Amino acid sequence: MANRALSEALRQIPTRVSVQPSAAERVADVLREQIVNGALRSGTRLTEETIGAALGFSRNTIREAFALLIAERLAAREPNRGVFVATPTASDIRDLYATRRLIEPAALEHGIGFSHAAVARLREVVDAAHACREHEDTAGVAQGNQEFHRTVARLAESRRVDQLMEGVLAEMRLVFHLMGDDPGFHVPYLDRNEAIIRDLEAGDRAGAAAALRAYLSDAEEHLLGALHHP
Amino acid sequence: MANRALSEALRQIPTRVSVQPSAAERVADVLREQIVNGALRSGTRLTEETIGAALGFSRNTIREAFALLIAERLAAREPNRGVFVATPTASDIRDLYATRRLIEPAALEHGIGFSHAAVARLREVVDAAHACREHEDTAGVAQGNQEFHRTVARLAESRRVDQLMEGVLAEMRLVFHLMGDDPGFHVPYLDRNEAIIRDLEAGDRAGAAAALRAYLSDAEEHLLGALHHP
DNA sequence: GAGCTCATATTGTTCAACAATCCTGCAATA
DNA sequence: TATTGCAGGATTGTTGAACAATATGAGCTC
Repeated sequence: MANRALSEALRQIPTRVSVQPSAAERVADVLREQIVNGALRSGTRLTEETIGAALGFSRNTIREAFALLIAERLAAREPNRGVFVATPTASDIRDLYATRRLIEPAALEHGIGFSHAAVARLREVVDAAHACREHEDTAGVAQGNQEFHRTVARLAESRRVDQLMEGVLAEMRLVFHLMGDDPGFHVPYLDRNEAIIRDLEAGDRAGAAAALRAYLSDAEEHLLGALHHP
Repeated sequence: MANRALSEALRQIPTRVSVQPSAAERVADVLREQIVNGALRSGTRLTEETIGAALGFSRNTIREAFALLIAERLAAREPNRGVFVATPTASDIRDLYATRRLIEPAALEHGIGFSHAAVARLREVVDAAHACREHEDTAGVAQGNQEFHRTVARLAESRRVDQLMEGVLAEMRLVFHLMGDDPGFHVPYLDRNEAIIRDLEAGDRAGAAAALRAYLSDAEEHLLGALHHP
């Protein structure tokens, strides 16, 4: 009986973690990176044969990898027609921002990971993005903005929320590619991040959360406007 | 050029929705239901051969279905050993509650779907659960509690948050099965739901959100205590 | 009881096959 | 010229066989 309890307790320790990704996971990793960095654009058709030949895996493995990307909304399967890199719609953009407006301000105001160190980390992230702006490095600014939001969400100290947020940020990359990677969607928001970090440094979590809600609504409106009037 | 814009606009309309689930999705649906309703218990090994023979699909299709369940955390793959129905650990329970504490109060306090009608719907859900308690229908109470929390999260009007919440609620089912489906984890929480709906009916969204945070922390502590001292 | 060997079960992945579906190009017709 | 119909080709969705690799369990010896 004692052996039973011990055996059961040990059973719950993830001693056999999947540290070695499966072939399908590896394929999905490669494709995800190509999608997120813009090499594979929205609407691009991913054929099992072509991808399988290029990456050196069988069709079954490719199908499994596709299923993973589809679950992450980075690709979409049209039955009998194929799998395509996802093309975010206005509805997607609205939902992405509804999601962000729920999560980010809540993490900022109530996240249990909030501390002076966390605020200092956010300050670093904002300062690094400022430096990229000085160097006219738009991609760096964009990356810094995403890191700011990722860091905010991580204040919740929830792996499940972190995973959702990674998916949201990946999809946001698709949205920005769709907008032609226009600096106008990244550079001006630095000042909004700066205002939020100032509130935090002044100890005003509620104010920061409210400012972030307003920021996200403005950003959404900006993107939707550009989608309708390109 | 006008044809091009029209073609592109039509392309964004999901005319080819995957209304017909694939074989793998169908298999995953069947297994998910069995896992959530407790027929397939935590730790149960799911062998490709056995499941494939039972449901009448090939091993490749079964593997795809497993991948979907694994992504939902309802199953876990141990390389070279097989796939098992997930067994939530204390760490999982903590993360589930961290996730819920972030999402549910935020949806309650800031969700754009909040309205008199929404409050009335929550009242219905609570009343239905009360009726189940009168009939000593523990499963009905448990289901009513979950419906309460699902309805709360839906106030965010975010498909991505809804999906996360469905996953969380499914995992919570696993947790409750692990606890022997003890009524003590369901029935007493009805009164907590009642208190929250009272705050909402009185127009006190912030108070309801704070009460929900406290409720979730208490529930977490209750479950963790039972896990360590069964 | 501990350690070793061998057989078996199962997994991870590939490949071939076939039915079904969709798309494209070409010919015929109005 | 524009439209329609059809055939062929490309691709998908799924199955089943095959093989290498890995883990587990049983049996045997010390």
